[in-house]
Amino acid sequence: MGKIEDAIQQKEFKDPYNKAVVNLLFTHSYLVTSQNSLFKPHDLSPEQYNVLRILRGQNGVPTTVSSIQERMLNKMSNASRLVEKLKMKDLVKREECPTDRRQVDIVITEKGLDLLEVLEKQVESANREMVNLTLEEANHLNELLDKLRG
Amino acid sequence: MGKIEDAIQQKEFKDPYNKAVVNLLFTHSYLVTSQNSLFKPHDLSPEQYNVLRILRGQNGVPTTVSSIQERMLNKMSNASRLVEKLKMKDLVKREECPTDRRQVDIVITEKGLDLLEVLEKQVESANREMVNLTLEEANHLNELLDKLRG
DNA sequence: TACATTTGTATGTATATACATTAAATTCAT
DNA sequence: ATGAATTTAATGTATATACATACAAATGTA
Repeated sequence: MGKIEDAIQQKEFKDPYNKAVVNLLFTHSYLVTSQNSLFKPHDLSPEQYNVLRILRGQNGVPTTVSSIQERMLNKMSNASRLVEKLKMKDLVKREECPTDRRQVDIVITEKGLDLLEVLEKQVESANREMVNLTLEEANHLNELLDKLRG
Repeated sequence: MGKIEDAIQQKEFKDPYNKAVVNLLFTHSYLVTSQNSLFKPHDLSPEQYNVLRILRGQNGVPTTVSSIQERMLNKMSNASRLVEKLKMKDLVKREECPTDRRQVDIVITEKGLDLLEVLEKQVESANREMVNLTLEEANHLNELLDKLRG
């Protein structure tokens, strides 16, 4: 595969900026497709996995839906519905917040933590395999992406 | 904003590879959210825009659904349904292929070309604004992304 | 030619994104 | 203290992704 021009059969781009946007969209698809096959056997979507990781990061401290939303990779996703899906699988608990009855306290369950532990190892090693870069290059990529977003 | 650690409130990552994957997913969301607001007034999705661009690249030569699919940024998207949506808006024509009746010849219409012309200018300048990098950095980012995918 | 296999497209279903709207609880202002 | 404004979460709807399956047309083979 290699170059984006070959991958999507587009000869040229307006400028490196426009090429970078297309390249990012394409690379995203490459990564997500890979990740999906990993999550599939566990009946979890990448987005649900991400919510579980956010909750575990709380170390038992309950979190609200809006707080999850803020920390999600996709700011437009619907944390409320994702939490509902996770609850149906007993991976999270959802309780009314005692101090503010609008809010909902969400905590990851033991079952959720167990699943995360198994999955995380697989995800981490799959990510390393997917990213065909040296450590230095990966670091540089992170710098460029951080700068890109301003 | 800046660093991915601050953006999603995650203190550390397993390694630069895993950080890069998360960074890419997050940056993708940043770009797509921006693009969506551009396409919205024209009642077009980024994916539909992409299909129109692929068709225009054919310079009038009819294209099949599977050929579009191969060249899309997201290989898992459903070109058949996207074409149907575009056809309902008279942006593409769809005709039975004379040499192989399984295939469908798809061509962009005048209306589609006109819309593309207007939109493309906006997209190109929006992309340049979104990507807060120097030309050199953008080139380097493209190299890293190409290499990342192996 | 007859039949199995492959190919191209469409469709079915579940999940997620995008964005608007609703409804309840809380906060703010008068 | 009362009503307006804001906040939090849930819901509604359209579009897209992900993947399985169906079906017709074409191809390969006995």
